[in-house]
Amino acid sequence: MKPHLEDVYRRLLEAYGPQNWWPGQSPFEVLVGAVLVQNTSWKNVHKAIANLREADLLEPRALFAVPAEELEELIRPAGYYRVKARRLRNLLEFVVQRYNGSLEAMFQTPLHQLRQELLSVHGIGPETADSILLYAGNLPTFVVDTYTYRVFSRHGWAAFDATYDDLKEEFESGLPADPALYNEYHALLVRVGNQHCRKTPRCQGCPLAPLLPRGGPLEP
DNA sequence: GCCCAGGTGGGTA
DNA sequence: TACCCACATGGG
Repeated sequence: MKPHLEDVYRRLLEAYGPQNWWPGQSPFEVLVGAVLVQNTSWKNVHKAIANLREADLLEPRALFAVPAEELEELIRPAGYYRVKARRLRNLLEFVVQRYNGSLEAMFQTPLHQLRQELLSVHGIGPETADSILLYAGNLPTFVVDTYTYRVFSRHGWAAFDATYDDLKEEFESGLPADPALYNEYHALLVRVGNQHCRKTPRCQGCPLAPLLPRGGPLEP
């Protein structure tokens, strides 16, 4: 039996409290972070962002003007620095050329259209695109990630072969289109995933454990 | 030393 | 479609 999405959310929020992801930062800083954090811990990304801030480069045109090799060195602590420098520059080129370097202008674009545009940038996949839309643009698009998939499939609430878009649709059709809710929900799923999903014995003390099917977590 | 982290794109069958 | 792989630094 599938619990209501609100019930899962309530349990996580009661257990952990608000996660306050990406608080007090500029939308551009969030956008940069969304690329740098790909398959990487936030701690590493923070060092890279600090380098960019130190160099006064947290602005689209300024950062795009930085030579590729220099950008690589600045973001090196975030890992995959050559790939990410390329991806970041692709995104900056898009923002500068399509929106004249204005994120404010960019986020005026209708959500679905902008999402498609972001996905067409090489190196921007669904999670990065949705993170930018939600956390930088405050637009109501749900961010799915490996933890969302892991938590929901192991509880039997999603098929093991569910796609990104399957899960995204599941959340968006089952919840009010509220950016603040999507923001917190995603952050809480990452939190519970980090804290419990790869520990053994699994699910000990997990706030979602009471919702597990009999026999414990499912495996593919 | 080993495993993993808030993914994405390319290659092969 | 379904896998498999490269990409890289830093923390537990």
